[in-house]
Amino acid sequence: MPELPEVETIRRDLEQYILNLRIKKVTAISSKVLRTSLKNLQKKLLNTHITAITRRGKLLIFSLHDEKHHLLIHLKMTGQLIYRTKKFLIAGGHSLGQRIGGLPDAYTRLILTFQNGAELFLNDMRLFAYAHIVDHPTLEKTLSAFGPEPLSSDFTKNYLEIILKKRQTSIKAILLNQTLIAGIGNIYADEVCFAAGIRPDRKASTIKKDGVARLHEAIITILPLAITKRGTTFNSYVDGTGKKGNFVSHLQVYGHGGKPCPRCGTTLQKKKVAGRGTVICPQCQK
DNA sequence: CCTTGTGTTCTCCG
DNA sequence: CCGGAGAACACAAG
Repeated sequence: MPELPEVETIRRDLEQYILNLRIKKVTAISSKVLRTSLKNLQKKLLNTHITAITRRGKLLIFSLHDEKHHLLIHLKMTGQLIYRTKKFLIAGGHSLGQRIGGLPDAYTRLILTFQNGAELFLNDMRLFAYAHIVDHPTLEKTLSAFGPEPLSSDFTKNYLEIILKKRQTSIKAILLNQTLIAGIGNIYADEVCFAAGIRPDRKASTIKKDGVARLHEAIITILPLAITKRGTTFNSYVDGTGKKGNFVSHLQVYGHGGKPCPRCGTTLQKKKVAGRGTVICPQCQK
């Protein structure tokens, strides 16, 4: 599940490699991931280049040289974006040009080929990921639906307090709500709640000022740490070059249901909160 | 059956 | 009965 730290890792990786590379070929293997026609995708991408890569929540925004259009890519649950140099793709030529690194593979849905022979693969096992081409007004409309970036100055303790105060739903539902805070998914929602000592199923409006402060601190500490560790590879996430992230060994509760709490040793409970599998330490989280 | 991000649809309550 | 919040469902494949 690529969440903010994973998508940011991919963004930073790709920014190093694909900016200003002329796109020579656009290959759609599965049109299901296209939110526009292949024809339109080719028309907008061929013989131009990407001038900037930005991120909003879990959404990647590739801005095109025409200064009018943007390629949007969302990886949803199992999507991958992997860059391969030509050298990597043809390396080892000893086996009749067979590609190493296994790309494209059975889950490759879209390929961008650059003038230098490098390729960008959009892979997705479950076909939830998408690629779209939008103009400025559409982009603005899309972005306006997102809540503040948790690592920007817009995301203050005061803002968090305000959005929690009047809500009757669980704190976890709020952390997962992209219109309230952008970029947190199931992994980091559980990690943040554990770090803050707050039960994810607790009603948001009951969280007092000190709890809000701990939640805020947990969010702005854990997300950057996960970015420095290049994200969490639990199932299918890989970075922009196909490598796994290293944050999984730092996870305190996610995926640890039934195991002892790393802080107090109490058995971590698993239950469904906000429709998602959720791990809670009944001792440390109140 | 379970897993999950998000868009859509349904339900409930004031 | 209306509006909006929040919950439930749909999607997909292993």
